[in-house]
Amino acid sequence: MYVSYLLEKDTSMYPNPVRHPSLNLNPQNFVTAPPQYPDFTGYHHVPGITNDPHHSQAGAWNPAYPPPREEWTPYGPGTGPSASGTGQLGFSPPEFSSVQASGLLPSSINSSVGQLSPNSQRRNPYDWMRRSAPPSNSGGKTRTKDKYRVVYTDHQRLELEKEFHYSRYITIRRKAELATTLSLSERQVKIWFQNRRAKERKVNKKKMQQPQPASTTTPTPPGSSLPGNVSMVTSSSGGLVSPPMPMNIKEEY
DNA sequence: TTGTGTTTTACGACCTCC
DNA sequence: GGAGGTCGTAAAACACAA
Repeated sequence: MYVSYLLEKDTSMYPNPVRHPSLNLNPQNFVTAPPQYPDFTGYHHVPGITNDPHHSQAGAWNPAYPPPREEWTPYGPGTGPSASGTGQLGFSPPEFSSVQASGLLPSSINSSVGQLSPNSQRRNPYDWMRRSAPPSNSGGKTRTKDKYRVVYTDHQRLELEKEFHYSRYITIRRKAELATTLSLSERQVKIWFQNRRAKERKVNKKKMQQPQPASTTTPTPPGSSLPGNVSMVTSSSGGLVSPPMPMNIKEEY
């Protein structure tokens, strides 16, 4: 989950310990019953990826990974992307409550809806978390079908965001795994990542156009050159620039 | 309630790489 | 030629103001 981006816009993502009753009641929202990541302290993945070298360090932030992006800072110092722990909110009210109780969520998230930050007055960026799930899962309906597009479920977006947070470019293997886990087609996963990168470019472009406070730059971590992190460009410098060419990540590692 | 602006899926065109 | 990248765009979904 691109938690930071979401969180930086609002702090009331999960205003209530119990989510909207209409949410996630659809069986599709419980696709393969994702683990609740009990040991979550950093980025987590959906199951079935442990054979992926760079996915093997559950719980701890692998130093080989790029350091937490600046957008992660809302989650508190030193925890890195642990904020994405919010990403592994339970998908049922009890689980969600337990997550909150465990302190994985920043207090701001636990705050009530009424405590919106000034810049979030217009829209709660986590509204999507409360959106009603589509009647049936994305069966890949397109504009040529009866419905123009589907709205992904909380779970689907959560996992996609988490994966995106890990790497801007998804591998073939991960794409297949995610597609299976989230009951999406690989095409949908691919397009989601494309759109997500476009969104990030757009956001960063916007950031660059705005006057920036001094000394917010963060050097690109060495980890960004890892094989698994090809083109892992951070936006920490406010200049997430898309690679001149799409990285060649067709191969799996 | 309606109009408007933003975000989210999805696609096509075009490009590069293997 | 196929796969996957960016870019631009369409249109649904959504939030908010008037």
